[in-house]
Amino acid sequence: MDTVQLAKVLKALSHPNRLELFLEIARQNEASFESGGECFITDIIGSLNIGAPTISHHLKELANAGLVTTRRRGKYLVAKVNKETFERVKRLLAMGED
Amino acid sequence: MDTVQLAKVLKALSHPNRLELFLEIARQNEASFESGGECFITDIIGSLNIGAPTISHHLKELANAGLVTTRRRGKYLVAKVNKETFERVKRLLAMGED
DNA sequence: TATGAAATTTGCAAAGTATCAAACTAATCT
DNA sequence: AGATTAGTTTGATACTTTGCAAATTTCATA
Repeated sequence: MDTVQLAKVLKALSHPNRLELFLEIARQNEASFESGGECFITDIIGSLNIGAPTISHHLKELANAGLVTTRRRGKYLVAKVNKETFERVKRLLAMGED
Repeated sequence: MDTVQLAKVLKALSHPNRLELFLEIARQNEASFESGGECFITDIIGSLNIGAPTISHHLKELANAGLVTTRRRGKYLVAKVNKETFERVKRLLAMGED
């Protein structure tokens, strides 16, 4: 991953609402064995106070940066963190250490 | 550091030129015992291809996010990574993983 | 002190972003 | 089928961002 790509990913995380959205997805992914590690977007729409269109837009940006994947699960949309991308970003930021 | 603050820092790193600038400062900080771990901005101005005013502006944004500190060293400006902020960001992104 | 080099400030243009309302599509439920 | 719920698309508006050119400041040194 080069600098341009890394910047793109960081940009996706650079807006408070979008970062919150991502972190919430990540939290659900870790925590919820009940829901099979999947994060239901519907639940998030309630907790962030921005409208559904804006959430939709932000989600698309996260997906576009390769940070999350989404798929329909019946009536609902679920999201999952793309660990490969996220790990790579963390590794790049860690730089010289190790 | 809360989400808003974290977003602010990530935003500072979210533009390719600004990220490059930061990474270059970080690299110099690690590598150069010759120059006392200090990064001379003058040298960077040559290697990035944007003008001095824009560099100045970007540098201020990095400083404003708490990612670097700068000070004049005679005729030149030198920059240093603020490790405290940077470490905190990495820790926050690392989340559950230790 | 006058000249020059390094960096900053200001003002501006072009491009990009966040958000919403309204209209739409997709899936479910009665 | 008709009504309902979840999410998307479109179009608009207000705001932010990047970058440059020109003018200015700061410092060093001839």
